[in-house]
Amino acid sequence: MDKFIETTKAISDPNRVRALMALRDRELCVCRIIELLQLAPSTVSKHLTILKQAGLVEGRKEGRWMHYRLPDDKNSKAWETLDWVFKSLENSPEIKADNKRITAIIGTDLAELTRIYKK
Amino acid sequence: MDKFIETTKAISDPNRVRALMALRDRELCVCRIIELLQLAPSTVSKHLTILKQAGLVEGRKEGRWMHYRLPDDKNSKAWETLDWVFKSLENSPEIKADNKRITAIIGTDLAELTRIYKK
DNA sequence: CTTTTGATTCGTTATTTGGCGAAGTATAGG
DNA sequence: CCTATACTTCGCCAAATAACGAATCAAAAG
Repeated sequence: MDKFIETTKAISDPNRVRALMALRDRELCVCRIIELLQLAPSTVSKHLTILKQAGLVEGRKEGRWMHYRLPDDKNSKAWETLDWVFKSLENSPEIKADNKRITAIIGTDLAELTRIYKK
Repeated sequence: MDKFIETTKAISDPNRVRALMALRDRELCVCRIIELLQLAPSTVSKHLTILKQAGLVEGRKEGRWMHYRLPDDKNSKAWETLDWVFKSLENSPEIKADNKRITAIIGTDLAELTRIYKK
């Protein structure tokens, strides 16, 4: 029950859900998620920690960059949650809008992205 | 998205989840849910209002008693949520313990139940 | 080894949430 | 009618949450 509540709390914040949806088709580094959500780095980092603690994302450090992605094991309990979330939001206008922006954000290289978010 | 978040918030409180699980196989009046959760009537009422607002339960007034049950339409979005919740918690010890107590609570008639919870 | 950079941790603040009891509403019973 | 009962609404308080900026940490670049 505790684990279940931890999971439902993790997916009961819109910004965390947007981050999860963004990770659906690709791994992303934190700086790109910051750019998508337009929140302070510390806030985004905390959100990702909560998602990770709930087992909904995994982190991978590569040099200075931290990359997050959905769990590898598609048969895990986490994926039952994720499948439900994805199904529930497949027609969400907000998520569709995010998907468009993500295309641009991925097109931007990391150095350029940094310049933008430091403004 | 807003509706989705409303739903996930509704199921991110253990007492609300316990109430939902209790309603899985039967309709219950508020007084029996109060007895199950051991919370103040006003608190339970508020929880049920939140679940109702999220579309996860329906209310039916019969004389002085208010009965809550899961939605009739099994093809509704709400039931996709409920199916996931039930599946996620099918092995929860807390819910199993609740189920045992519910049997006793249903066996108790309403007058007797009132006497108990007024203590 | 010092600086820069990407991310996290910490401390603070505003808002939300969950709890209760008191007061209010509606229905049944005397 | 008047009272008792079943629940809900309201007002309040304590705890949890989401946000930020400052300080810190770790890795790469100079």
